Amino acid sequence: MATLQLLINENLFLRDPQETELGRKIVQDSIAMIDELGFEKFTFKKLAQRIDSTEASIYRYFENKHKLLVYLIAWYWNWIEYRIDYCTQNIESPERKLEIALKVIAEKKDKDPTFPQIDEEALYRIVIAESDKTYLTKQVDEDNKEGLFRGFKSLCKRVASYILEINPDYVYPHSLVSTAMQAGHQQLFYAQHLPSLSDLNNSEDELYLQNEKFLKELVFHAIKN
Amino acid sequence: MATLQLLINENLFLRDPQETELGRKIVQDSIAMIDELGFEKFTFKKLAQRIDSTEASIYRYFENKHKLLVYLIAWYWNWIEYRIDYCTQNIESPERKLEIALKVIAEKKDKDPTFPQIDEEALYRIVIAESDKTYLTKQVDEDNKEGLFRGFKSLCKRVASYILEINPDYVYPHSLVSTAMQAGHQQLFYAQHLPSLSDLNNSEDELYLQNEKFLKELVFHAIKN
DNA sequence: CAATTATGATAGTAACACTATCTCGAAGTA
DNA sequence: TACTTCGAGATAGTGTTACTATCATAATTG
Repeated sequence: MATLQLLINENLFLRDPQETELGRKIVQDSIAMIDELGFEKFTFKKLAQRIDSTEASIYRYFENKHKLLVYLIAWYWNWIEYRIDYCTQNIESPERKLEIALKVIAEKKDKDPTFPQIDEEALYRIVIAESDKTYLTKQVDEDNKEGLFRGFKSLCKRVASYILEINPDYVYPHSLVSTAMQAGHQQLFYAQHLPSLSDLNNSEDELYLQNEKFLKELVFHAIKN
Repeated sequence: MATLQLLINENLFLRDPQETELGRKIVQDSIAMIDELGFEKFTFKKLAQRIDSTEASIYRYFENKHKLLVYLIAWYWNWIEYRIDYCTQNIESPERKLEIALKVIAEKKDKDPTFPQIDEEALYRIVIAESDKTYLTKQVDEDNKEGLFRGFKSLCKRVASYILEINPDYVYPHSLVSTAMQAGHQQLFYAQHLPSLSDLNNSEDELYLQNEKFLKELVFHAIKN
């Protein structure tokens, strides 16, 4: 199994955290800490204490904690796009490709040995609970100009292109895909915390399959003409 | 035109802001300020300066700024449910009721003279940009136990009941409704800030109609058997 | 060996999110 | 009329957050 590195937009960091020991520790332990504390209560000071370093050192890698969050979420979307790439290799049928994409998006996330330094399970929980905060800010337009959301946008574009292959007349391919991708996370959050907003029952094994089925039905019914 | 007051869950405030001059000013001006600054940069200190009062006085109404945000969002959902109530009066057909509900959710929001003290246009922008932050926190379970999200949940339940009237076999009525309601906001945000994630074109008049059409198609296709 | 660079150590600042206490004036009550 | 209560303003203080700046030192590179 080859060990790979995802290429992340350079505007997201000051010094590339994948290139040094300290950088990798920052990423690893910030995933664990944001997962535990939630993004609001997570601070660079606490992270520095945990990894036996200093605030100043962390600031040499990331401008602030917002950028660090955006970095983690960008990593996640790049990873998902890589997985969809990988799983749709040699497949022609756009229906099949769309199905696979939705499966990859919705399935239970386990550790991917291709990226040994990242805890994908914890990262997935962060994506579910925190990813909307990356763009729901007043600086969204500047952040977008810097290309910070490229990963999500590129994935959306790709899946939308499958839809247009299936039904070139469907008018809302991008809206449908962005809706489905967000719904996938939302429903998992609701199932756990606000169960009356969801019909997924919170039984660990069934949960992800149900979610996948919900998304597939939603998308395929929507584009049927 | 009667002037009404929506009844908001008492756990959301320490002193009822609808009952005093200062309380109403807090609500009114916080809507304007959160709209202008965004929730992160909004503080009680700035609000106090704006309304010529003090931080301490504001803290007598709201425990903290998070509760104030939840209060505003709760007000919004109560208002929407009231509007759906109002607009579905004497209508029997569940298809029609569902259509009306989706219309009310997606339509352009103008000042409602029934509630002269609230700027619904600004509040709608806040809902679009900030409402997810009310529950994407580590205290979501406690907040939920206190009933802080009752408005959204009750609305979701009601619209889901229309769906079950139309098609009792549809398995995901609550998931579908919560997805559609959030998608309605998301698409407007995307259309403005991340247009490649949406197919709604950002032309003021068309925007809301397109959004409504997207949601209607999504929902009605999903529940068709 | 010199120069660069990464990190650590330390200090400092403005803003934020509160909490506490005291005063004053208005309204309601005996 | 006197007495009490209560809403609001004024002021002060605390611990934390989100940085910024500077200096020392160890490791790496040329």
